[in-house]
Amino acid sequence: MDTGTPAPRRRMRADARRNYERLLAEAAAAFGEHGADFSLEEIARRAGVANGTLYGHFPTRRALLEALMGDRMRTLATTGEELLAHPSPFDGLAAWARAAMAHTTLYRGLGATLMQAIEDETSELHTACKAVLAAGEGLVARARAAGAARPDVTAPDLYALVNAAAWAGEQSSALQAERLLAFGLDGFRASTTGADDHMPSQR
Amino acid sequence: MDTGTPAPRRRMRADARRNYERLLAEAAAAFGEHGADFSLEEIARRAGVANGTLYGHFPTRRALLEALMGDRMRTLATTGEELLAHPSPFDGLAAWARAAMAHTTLYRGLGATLMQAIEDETSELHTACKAVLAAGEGLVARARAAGAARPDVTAPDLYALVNAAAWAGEQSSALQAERLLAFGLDGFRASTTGADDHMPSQR
DNA sequence: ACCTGAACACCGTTCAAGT
DNA sequence: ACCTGAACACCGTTCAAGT
Repeated sequence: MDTGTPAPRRRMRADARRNYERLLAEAAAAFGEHGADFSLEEIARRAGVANGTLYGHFPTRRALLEALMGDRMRTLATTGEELLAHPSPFDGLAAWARAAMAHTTLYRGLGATLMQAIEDETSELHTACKAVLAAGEGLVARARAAGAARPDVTAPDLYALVNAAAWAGEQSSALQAERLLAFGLDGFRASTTGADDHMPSQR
Repeated sequence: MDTGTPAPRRRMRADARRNYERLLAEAAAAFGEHGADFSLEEIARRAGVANGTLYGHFPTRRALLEALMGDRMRTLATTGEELLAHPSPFDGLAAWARAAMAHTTLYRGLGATLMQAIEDETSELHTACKAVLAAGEGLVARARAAGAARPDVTAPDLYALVNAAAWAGEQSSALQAERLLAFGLDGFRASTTGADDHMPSQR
């Protein structure tokens, strides 16, 4: 049974639970309006709790983001697995990339956190990001195997493209983000001619 | 005669000029090591001047960046014009894109400022960025006209790609930046087959 | 078990007062 | 003409003291 709000991991005292949920609600509203870098102090203020109460529930900004977005990210990963059944390996990959970018666009400034969380094992978002990356990996591998994507395209390439395009969109326009994503995806496509260009080799 | 340091626009009192140059030197060092978001207060401290002295010379962070990078950006624009003589329109475009990305990589976190400066006419970096964009425009137009680039590729697309790839590199690795740029540029290439894909239409 | 609020060490920006 | 340094309004994070 899904309550709609992400549940804290264990039973909490009634007042604690109430504070936890008010903090989440205010954070969602504030991040949505002002971006993921919005002042945590101000969020606590709006939730009507003291400074330290926020840190008690969410020791870092990333922990707060994980509580807000963890489920959504796992859903994105599931969507990726489902798209493995898409009739066209490349179109399935492209459709998922667009969904992933829409996810990054949820809060302004999210891209940097999501990019760093992949490498940073101490990040509370690390596990969720890894799941998303793994879903991308499946789609990329399938497109490569089908000869639809270049043999050297990797999941980190896809992940970076999605977040970078989302970032560019934040600086200029949502349309620019879509265009950049489309160009990048087209660069992932296996060339029908045999003419390869100079791609820096893989990590 | 080039003195090596960017010259302030008018004659200054000797002490003012000395402060101006110490501030520039400390800013260059600090931005180089810690990124373009480094504390201005700390830069003033390191330069041995008071807080307000920095603001007297450079009313905004962007003004400081312009003093540090304006010349470099105009040089980049010139390089772009020279590359119009490159035998291959597409390779000339690609070479310039790589040079532009190297420029963005000068200080961490520069990409956002450079992206915003294009749209923000009040930015002290606006003029310099416009010159860079115009150089890109020339190269893109030539590649389009030669049938080497897709007919719908624009200078803003190129500008966004360069900065977004540089941004991605800052979050993960320089190699990832190069790869993203290469994929994006390949997406700019006119497809040898007639098969067009769904590109969101232009601004 | 959880909450409070002060404490600490920072920011960017402005501006009166000096020389 | 330029510089100083205090003033103002903010941050994130920690932690002793309370209930």
